[in-house]
Amino acid sequence: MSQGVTIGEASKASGIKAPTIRYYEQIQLLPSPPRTEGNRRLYDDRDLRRLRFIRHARELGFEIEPIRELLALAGDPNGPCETADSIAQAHLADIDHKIARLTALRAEVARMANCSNGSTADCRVIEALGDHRRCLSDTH
Amino acid sequence: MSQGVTIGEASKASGIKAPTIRYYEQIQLLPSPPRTEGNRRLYDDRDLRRLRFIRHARELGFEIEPIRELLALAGDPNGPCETADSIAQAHLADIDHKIARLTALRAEVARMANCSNGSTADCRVIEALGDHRRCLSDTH
DNA sequence: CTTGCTCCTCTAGTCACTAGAGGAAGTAGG
DNA sequence: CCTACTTCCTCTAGTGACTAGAGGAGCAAG
Repeated sequence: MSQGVTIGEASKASGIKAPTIRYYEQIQLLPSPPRTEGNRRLYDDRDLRRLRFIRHARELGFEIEPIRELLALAGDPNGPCETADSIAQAHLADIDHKIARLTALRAEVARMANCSNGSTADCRVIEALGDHRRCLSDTH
Repeated sequence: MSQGVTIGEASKASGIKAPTIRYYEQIQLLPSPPRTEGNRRLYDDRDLRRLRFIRHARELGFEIEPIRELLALAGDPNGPCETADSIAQAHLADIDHKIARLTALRAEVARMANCSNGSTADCRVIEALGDHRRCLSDTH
């Protein structure tokens, strides 16, 4: 069907902005596509699938390097599945760690906020930030 | 007591690395301290308190600009407290938003991970990333 | 005096883009 | 065919909050 679409159409189809697509090409996350006579990039279905894969992985919070590995794995249908799985597991552990940390922070910030004193002289926010000993938990 | 400590000691006392302290001076988050004859920075107690305030706020996830405002407020004991409180409230809302997003991501990544098929040809990780329609939730 | 540590300045690199300049190519209407 | 408008091209530089490294000077102990 399609011999290729422009970067604008690829952008719409993938939800990735054109400058970002060029950036992905620059860092070789995406192969350099062929060009038209007028030097415009032409993307085919395979490229579009790759872009959607990247976007989805980015939305899930994967960083570029893990995505690069996942793309390599996805391109090799006979390769082992454990590697992809361990990348996902590592990411999951990372997310859990972030959630735990944010939850602890939330408790502390919530505790110190909601201060309705008149002046900063006895404002709990200022006070709490100035004195680490008042922390519920040590974040280190 | 102390007429001033070196950057190394200030670093130990505050838990902020020396290059970061210099960086804070550069972006004017911290005033430029006086120097010794040999051109070394000398920090006094007030500076150390400021550094601890900054570190604590950074640990709680506050960005530099909010911290700058909080520092200005903390330096004015007769000023209103509502501003400090609203900065903290805004931060709290931000944390809540991040937690919610991460929790949604966690569910999706957890669902697609734990794949024990033999090859990537039918690996759930690869498959799930390639096909956005399999998402539980749309992250947009 | 020499060794080794801390400190100084300055530049550049990190990540994943984003913004902007300055120009060429393609498209639609008259 | 000419003009206007949009999309595209390349290239550079900026973001946040540092971090790393080069190359050199000061300082304390043995």
